[in-house]
Amino acid sequence: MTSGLRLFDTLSRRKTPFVPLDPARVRVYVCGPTVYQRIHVGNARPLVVFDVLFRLLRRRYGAERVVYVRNITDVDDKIIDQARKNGEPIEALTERTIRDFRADAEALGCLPPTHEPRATEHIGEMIGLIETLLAKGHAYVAEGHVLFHVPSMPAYGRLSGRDREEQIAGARVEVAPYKKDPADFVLWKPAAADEPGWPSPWGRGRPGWHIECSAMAERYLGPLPFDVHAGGQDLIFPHHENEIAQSCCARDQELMARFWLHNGFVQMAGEKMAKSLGNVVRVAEVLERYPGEAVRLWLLSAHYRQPLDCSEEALTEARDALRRWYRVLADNRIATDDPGTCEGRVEDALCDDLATPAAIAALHGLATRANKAESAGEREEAARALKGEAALLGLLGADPAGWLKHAAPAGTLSEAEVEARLARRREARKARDFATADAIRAELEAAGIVLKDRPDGRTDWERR
RNA sequence: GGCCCGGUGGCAGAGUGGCCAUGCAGCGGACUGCAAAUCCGCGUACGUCGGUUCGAUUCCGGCCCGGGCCUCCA
Repeated sequence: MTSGLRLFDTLSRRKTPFVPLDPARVRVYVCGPTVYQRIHVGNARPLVVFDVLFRLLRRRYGAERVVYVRNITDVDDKIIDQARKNGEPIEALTERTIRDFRADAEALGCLPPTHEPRATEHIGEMIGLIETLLAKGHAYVAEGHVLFHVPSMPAYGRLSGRDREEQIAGARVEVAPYKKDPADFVLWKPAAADEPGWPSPWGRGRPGWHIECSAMAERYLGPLPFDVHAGGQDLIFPHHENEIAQSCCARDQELMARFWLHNGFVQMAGEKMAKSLGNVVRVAEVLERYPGEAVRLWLLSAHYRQPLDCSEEALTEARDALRRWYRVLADNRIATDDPGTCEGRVEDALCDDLATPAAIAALHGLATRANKAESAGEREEAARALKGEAALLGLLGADPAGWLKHAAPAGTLSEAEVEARLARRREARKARDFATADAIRAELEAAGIVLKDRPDGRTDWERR
């Protein structure tokens, strides 16, 4: 019933059927955060999108057969700078940021990855990889640095689709004098006395950013190549290009990963969200105003390779769509722990390069089917399918009634206060005193409570 | 300057060589004491100019516009 999975590979620039190298061990690596500040909604996109990929692969190959690695970069210049600025120890900054990151990821409904390695715990593997590159003539030592020599790899530039001349012509950063070639990049750099550092054959120092991922990916997913390597589009160059250079040259492999997946940017009013533009919005800020599940749905509302605009309208629409779906579950008394049923609609959609908009359309179709069904049996069947299908997207896992009557914001009516007013209104309606009944309804509406009179005389309510 | 993506109805956002996305908003109707929710119906959408074709929003080319990357960046 379900079709084969096809994914767009950045390297070949084509949608290609996905066949795992080893179906018993499907291997995925996603570049995780550099932990110097809380993540913004742009950072959240790969988190959620590739969580859906993780769920899809688990569904297709078995939960225990998918290895999903998402690293944590906890040594980096930006971390050193931020800790200095805050006047706090580096470890305090990184530990706190990691805690915040995990809280954000959980709020967005992301499953924990199989492995979440920290760069500082894999310095040994990085040094080993650098030694191999030196021994094979792909790297050299200069003034305490170890540099990867880009001309030693003829295939360099394939992923990003640029040749050497372009790179040189486009270079906008001053070239360090010790570089043999302007494109050469750092594998290891010396550390000042007040900076974090580790002993190495080249003196006390710390790793370059790119070598971290090469080392951790191989440590958990080796031998090369593994199945999928993913991240944001801005990582294509130089980060992923350099990872490929390091890993492939060290292991004499043509490929580091069979599939390279890259998500598009989150935009603010049509522009990239970036600190330099001053338009970043942290996930934590959005979570103060919208349920995490609504943020997740919004992040999946456009195809992952397209740009996605962040706006109140878009987030509100996502929240309202969830309301519609949760109403269907609540109306049909679908229990929170009911796994629901699976018709394969969402899976079919996702198999076409993670077509989440089509998957969401399928969920709307199931909601409509439930709402318009003639018999209670048909209604419940569609509602249970909605629940089961949504699970593959990591949605609709909450208690429906609780979601619709979510925690009362400060200063508004408690659930008991709402029920008390509903009891008075019921008496008024029974006495056909509609003026009183409507006054109570207006009072509740002003407090954000919307009523729904049912044919059987009872009244449902939701909090807006 | 080089390279890469896009331009779809009021908005968001899929997709397809000829027929349907989907959601929100809007309009009309059903239901309701009135609402809300829900359902039914409605709206001559594919940047522009050429080409290929029986037929193009969909393929090809030019142009215009927008966004991104070119060693901080999800």
